[in-house]
Formats: sequence, structure tokens, C-alpha cells
Amino acid sequence: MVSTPLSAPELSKGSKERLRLWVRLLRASRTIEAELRERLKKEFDTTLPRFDVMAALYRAPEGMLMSDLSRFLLVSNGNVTGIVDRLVSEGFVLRARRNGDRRTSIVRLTRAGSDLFRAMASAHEGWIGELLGDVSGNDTRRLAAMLKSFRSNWEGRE
Amino acid sequence: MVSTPLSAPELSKGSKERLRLWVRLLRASRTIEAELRERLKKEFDTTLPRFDVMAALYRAPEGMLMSDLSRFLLVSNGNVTGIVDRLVSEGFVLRARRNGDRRTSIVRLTRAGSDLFRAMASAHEGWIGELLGDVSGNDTRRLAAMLKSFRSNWEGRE
DNA sequence: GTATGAAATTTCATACTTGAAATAACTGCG
DNA sequence: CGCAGTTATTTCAAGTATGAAATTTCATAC
Repeated sequence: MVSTPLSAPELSKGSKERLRLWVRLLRASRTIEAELRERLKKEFDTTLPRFDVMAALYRAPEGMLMSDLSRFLLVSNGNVTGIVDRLVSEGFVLRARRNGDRRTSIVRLTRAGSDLFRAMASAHEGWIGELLGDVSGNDTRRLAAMLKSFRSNWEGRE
Repeated sequence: MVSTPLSAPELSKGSKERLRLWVRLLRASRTIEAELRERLKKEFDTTLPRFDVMAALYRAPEGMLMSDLSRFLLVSNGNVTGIVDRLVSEGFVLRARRNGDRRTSIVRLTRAGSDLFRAMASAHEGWIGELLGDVSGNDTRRLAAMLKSFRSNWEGRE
């Protein structure tokens, strides 16, 4: 009928409902993210990206490559460089050259970094418990399961 | 036992499960967001924040105040200023002074902005349908309902 | 051993983002 | 009226984010 190339009259059947789901998903995560950012700033004078990097490194005591960090956190390479730079200059993270491959550098938490992260992680877990406190235990498990399967279904591509 | 002030031995009962839910929620939305950003760039040479602003304005043909935009999109005031500035300079958005209150400016889409947004929205809906395609209709509705109640429960504060 | 190409990281330009400070305009009390 | 306080917006510095180009190193085929 009309000439718009991509917009078939209805698109896929459930696309309106899925769109609504996406909008709510995004709003939920932005709301929580904003609150976390504010608390991290107020309580620990740090930021969410720093926290994310430290969380990733805390789970990998032997250290991670920059590219592993960027893949795991779903952010670009150049981005990780900047955040790690600042963490290094503050003494929470260490860059170590490897003997094997001089292109790569292993990044890991310093002792001060681990100590700080433990304190932050504990507070963080409490905040999440509070912010998601109105979600029942059943819903929590069901939501988490749905989101898990979504991710694994979809990420397999590309 | 120990001296860490915030970390009671277990925190709230379901806090570990809620933490897992949060991590998955965040990963899901970041994964989708990254894909949308890439496609918006490739297909329309624009960005997600620009799209978000235009989407908000499209729903409000009479226009919105800057502060309404920032509240609705959950981003800071200063942020909206920059994005709108760019959209204005590209001819997709218009700032109009009001006769009533000279502090405020009503922001709305131009004709070109509406036309562009319609095209983008149609593609966008299709992408979401595709990216969330593995979520069944039932799950879509259930997830959306859970996320809705979460948001309204929690946002009532502050 | 040396070109060729791939891989890991950094650098760069541009844009987004926040939170705080600055500006400008409105409101209403005395 | 005058001015104290509030509201709407912009400005600003610092940090985050991307994607592309540049660097450096490695690996492999000659």
C-alpha cells in the first residue's frame, strides 16, 4: 500500500507486547542503576563503572586481560582502558606485563582494591535486597530464570 | 563478631537471589541496548539517546518542557540540554519560548523529526520483536507484568 | 629472517552522562 | 513595591562510552 519499506502493516505478531516488555525492562534497570550510582557516590565516593570493573576482577584473583574485561562487562576496549587507568592511579588495581606475550597486560586488584571491594559488595548486596525487596522470592527466581534463558538463547549468535 | 558495619552475617534472606536477578536484568538490558545502538547507528546514523528523546516527543505532539523530558527519560537536566541542542541543529526538534513563563521552553518535533521518528520506530519495533523473539508470548506478558508492579512499588518513594 | 597478517591494547574524536554551580525568571510574603 | 525563596534551564568539569585508527607484538608462511 504505502511505500515505507520496513514497516509491514503489523510486523511480527507479538511485537507490541515485546516492545512494552523492553521499555519496562529498560526503565527498571535504569531506575535501579541510578539509585546504585547515587549510593556508591555517597557512601564510597566511587562510580558504577569502577565498581563493575572491581567486581569482575574480584572474581578473578589471578587477573584478567583487558580484552576479557571488556568482553565480560559488555563495554568497549577503549572504555576499559580509561577506567582501569584511574583505578591504577588510585592504587586499587595493578597492571602486570606478562613474560609470555608482551602485547597483553594482566590486570588485577591490589590488596587495597580487594578490601575496598569487599566492603562495597556487602553494601551493594544489601541495597539490591532493599531495592528489589518488593519482588517476592518466587517472582525473583522466575524472573531470573527467564532472563537467563533469554540471554543464553540470544547471545549465541554473531 | 567482626567490625564491618553494614555487612550483617547474611543480610536479608533472599539477597543473593535478588542480586542474581539484578545482574541478569542488567546484562539483558545492556545486551539489547548495545544491539539497538549499533543498528540505529548503521541504519539511521543516530544514537539511542537521540532516539529516546524523539520517542518521548513523538508521544507529546504539543511538546514537552525540558524538565519533563529529563524526568521521563530518567536522565539529568544538563544531559537533555545537549541532546536537544544537537537535534535542534539537525532540524528535527524545535525550541519554542512560551509567552506565559519565560524560564521554560517547549520542545517538540519538527515535521522532519516526526517523519524520521516514524521510520525509526517501525524498524525499532521490528528489532525488539526479533531480539526478544525467543521469549514466548506468555513469558512476555508475565515478565512485563512483574516489571510493571516492581516499578510502581518502588518509585513511589523519595 | 622477513613480509604479511592477526591480535591486544591504546589513542583519538565525538558524544553522552552526572552533579553542582550559575543564570534567569517566577512567586508570594511583608 | 522589594526581596527571599523557588523553579527551569544552561553551563561546566570530570568521567564514561563508542568506534575507528594507530601501535606494538606475535605467529606463520615463505
